[in-house]
Amino acid sequence: MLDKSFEPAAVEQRWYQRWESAGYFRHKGQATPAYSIQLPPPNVTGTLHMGHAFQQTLMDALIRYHRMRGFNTNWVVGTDHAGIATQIVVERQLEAEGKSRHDLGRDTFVERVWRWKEQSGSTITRQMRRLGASANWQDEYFTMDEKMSRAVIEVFVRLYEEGLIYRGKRLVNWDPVLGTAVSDLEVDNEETNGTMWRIVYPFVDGPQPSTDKDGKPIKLRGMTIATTRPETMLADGAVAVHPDDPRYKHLLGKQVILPLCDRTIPVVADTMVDPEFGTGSVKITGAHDFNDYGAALRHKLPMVVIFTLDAKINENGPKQFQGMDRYVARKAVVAQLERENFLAGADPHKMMVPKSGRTGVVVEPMLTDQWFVKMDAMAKDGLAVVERGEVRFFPEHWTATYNHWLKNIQDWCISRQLWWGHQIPAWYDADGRIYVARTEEEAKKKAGGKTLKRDPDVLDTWFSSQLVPFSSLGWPEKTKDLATFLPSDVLVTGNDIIFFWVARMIMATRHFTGKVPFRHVYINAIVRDAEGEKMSKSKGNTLDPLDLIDGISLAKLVEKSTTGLLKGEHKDRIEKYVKNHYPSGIPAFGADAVRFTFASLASFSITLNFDLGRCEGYRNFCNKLWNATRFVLMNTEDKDCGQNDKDPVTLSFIDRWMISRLQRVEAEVAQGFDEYRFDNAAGAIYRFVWDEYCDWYVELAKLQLQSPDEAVLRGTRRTLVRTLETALRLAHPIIPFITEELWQKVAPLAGKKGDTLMLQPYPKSQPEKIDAAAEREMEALKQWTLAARNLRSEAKIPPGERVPLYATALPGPEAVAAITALARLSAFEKRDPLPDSNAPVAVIGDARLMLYKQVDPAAERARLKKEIARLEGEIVKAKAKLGNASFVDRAPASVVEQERKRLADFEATLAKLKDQLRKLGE
RNA sequence: GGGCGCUUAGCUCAGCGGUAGAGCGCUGCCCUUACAAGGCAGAUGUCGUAGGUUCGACCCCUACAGCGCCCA
Repeated sequence: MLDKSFEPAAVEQRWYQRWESAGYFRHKGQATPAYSIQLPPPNVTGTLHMGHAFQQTLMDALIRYHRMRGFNTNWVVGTDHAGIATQIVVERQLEAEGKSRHDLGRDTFVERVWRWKEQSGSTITRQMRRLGASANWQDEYFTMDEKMSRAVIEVFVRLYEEGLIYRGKRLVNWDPVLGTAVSDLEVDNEETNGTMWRIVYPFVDGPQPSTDKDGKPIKLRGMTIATTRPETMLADGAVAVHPDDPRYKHLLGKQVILPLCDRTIPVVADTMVDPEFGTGSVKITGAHDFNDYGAALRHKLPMVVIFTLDAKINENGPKQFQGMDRYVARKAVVAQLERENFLAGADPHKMMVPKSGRTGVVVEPMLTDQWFVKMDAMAKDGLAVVERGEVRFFPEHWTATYNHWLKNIQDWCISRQLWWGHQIPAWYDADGRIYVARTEEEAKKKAGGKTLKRDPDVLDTWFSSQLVPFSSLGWPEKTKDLATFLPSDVLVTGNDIIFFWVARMIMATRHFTGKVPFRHVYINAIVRDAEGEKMSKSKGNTLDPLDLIDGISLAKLVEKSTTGLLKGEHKDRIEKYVKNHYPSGIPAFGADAVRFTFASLASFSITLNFDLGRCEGYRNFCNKLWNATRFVLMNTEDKDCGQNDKDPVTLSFIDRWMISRLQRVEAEVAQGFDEYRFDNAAGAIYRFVWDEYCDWYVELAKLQLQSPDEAVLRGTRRTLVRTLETALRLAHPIIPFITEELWQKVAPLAGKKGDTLMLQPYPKSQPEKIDAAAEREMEALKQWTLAARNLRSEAKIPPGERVPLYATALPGPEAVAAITALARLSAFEKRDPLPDSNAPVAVIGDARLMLYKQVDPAAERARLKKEIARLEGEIVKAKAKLGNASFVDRAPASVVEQERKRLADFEATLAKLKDQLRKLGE
């Protein structure tokens, strides 16, 4: 006997362990057809958040669905070393001990990061298991594993040998706090209120004739440039104007004095200058601005560097500024310019400031030696495979985002000045010559035995992540896994890493294997809170998936939400928010309910607002399923469920309707999965189980179970059990725990055996079992029942009271019995004409039915009038349509016919109701 | 500035060129032995605004407004 309600905790723990230890998650070698999914490897030291939980629910549902359909499934999982993020965490730990990584030295520091990884590395994979992820843990990788690292080295060396990786001094985005280059993708531009300063650079030859905007002649003391970063003037190489600007055309080639500095710079012409903007003349600071860098190259200007790597003025700046931080220097420069009368003005100015995605510090363009990957050729191929449909995006519109980035791609700066990551396999001799090799020995051999020093830099984490589709399967070896599981079938990931990861995987996998990494890319929605706000710790609106599964008290939730905050002042506000939103904490919904919620909300929209109310609703759904099973077991265990073929079995139209509906829901669910419309798949299951099986079939089965006919009993029990057993299989990919638990009890009654539901065949729609006649009969039964119940309710008859129903015509005898029970009638008889009474009357088709109970005639008249008014409204609309000649001429015949039928039905019903109203004396 | 997306019931969201839907919430009645995490019945919408296409538009087109994301 099942418990009275569904308690998820015990069920979940028991089953996950059994599944994993029995090896059900493993793939079946090289068997075909294969189905595989690559998990976007989460940060090894991270914890599971709602986005992970959402993605992983969808991946697991797909994997389980295909596994049950007989595919050789392989959900490839691993974790990412997350270079910068992880290094920062450990550096913070050191900071708390009053140390820096430099105190430890590289080797000791890296050892320490490994220790941290060992310690916290299993958190996230443990949490994944709680969700029910049926992943291939056997072959779990870590991106810094021996195997994975080997692929990274191999790829670097090959790309270098192909000339696709080069080293060069380039302007890169520099994070002065971390002391490393970052890629342009790791920079966020933020609108900021700044100042636009105008500075005069006097002509060496004294004031020059020119014209103002209106063309009036004036004398110019010098070139007035506009800048938001005055401190960089110390590194200026030129002043540029548009070549056709009449104000300055004749001044091209003149020298101007660079204020505060002991040098002069030329006025040059460049079409990048917008004559309309500001003063129409700009300073060119090649070493400290991306736009100027190009101009400086074009005009062969010297690249003066005035910043140290931690963004202080270096020895190239005037003495009085040296050693100053860039913002201190800014103030000092402006002050001195003003004192010396070079400042022409300052205006407030909105501008975009580039900030490091990691530290939030303003990124400094810095001229440094870095490694780059040439992207143009690979990008072309990346575009081509999507164009040819070898890789498809779901929803399709993400293709545009992907294409746009690849069409405007820049070479990729892959070196990072960090210690945690894959060290670049390049060595230098004393003369600075580069030797790229797989090992130090190989490099030495190439260098003819010279003493070499290895490049200290590591690779961008995405450089290794992009290889995962093939490196995780054993590349560069020609493994069986590689042959079986590449390409994988679908990548499920967020839109925020289409550039970082998706595009790069496509390019890298194509380049090294000639294959695409995956056929489909499903871009999942971004999970937000129920109000559509981004989840953030500082708002207090984050949800921990584990808290939804296990539940959490208010006190604990408050504590959890307010510890580890970056800013203490948020604490009170967050506490208020939490208490407001979760006055009694969060109840334990269980993993199945959380998964069902995610699936139900997974339409093709761009955001997913996670609504606890819905989560609760789906928890209730699980409980409903549990209790329906409880009912079925109570009525079928130790009884003849008609599984042997010898004894006769009678199926009523109700049983046949149920079997018919089952075929339809199976088809709907399959379509949902095929189209990645998890919401549709989940919705179909929900409606079938609750609205059809529980609300109608089980209620009607109760009646059939009272039959004296053994064949009817067998038929009913068989339908109850078989339908439920199938529904459990159908729902298993989305709610694996509860279905497994219940299936174990139900399956034997349906004549099925198996150690696990996981490996049972997935239900497949059998259209030949669709029974249109039974569906029609059932439709009528529902209509009669609903009409009778509605009359009861309108007449305010309490549920306990049984009342007779009379009708001018009756449905079949089975339906009469059913309706009598479902509408709680004391009798259901034919009376034509109906008794002369004030009792409430409804109309179904040609029949009129009367709930034989005296009611207040006024109330009944009001009820009839309301219904009559509704019908008259419909009739007006239908008549207008049919009276329109072009509708009748041009609309499809079936539509016109349908409209005629509606009209006729309305009119017939209306006539009967009016008739009844007259009997009640208007 | 360029691109993409969204706007449907109080809330969270489906939807389709031909009768506007679900879950939660709400109202009324009911502890009817599977389930009160439940049952039965019910109310609720100028489908963002304005035009256009069409016999017919929530749906297609155009413009506008508001919101969100991405890129520069």
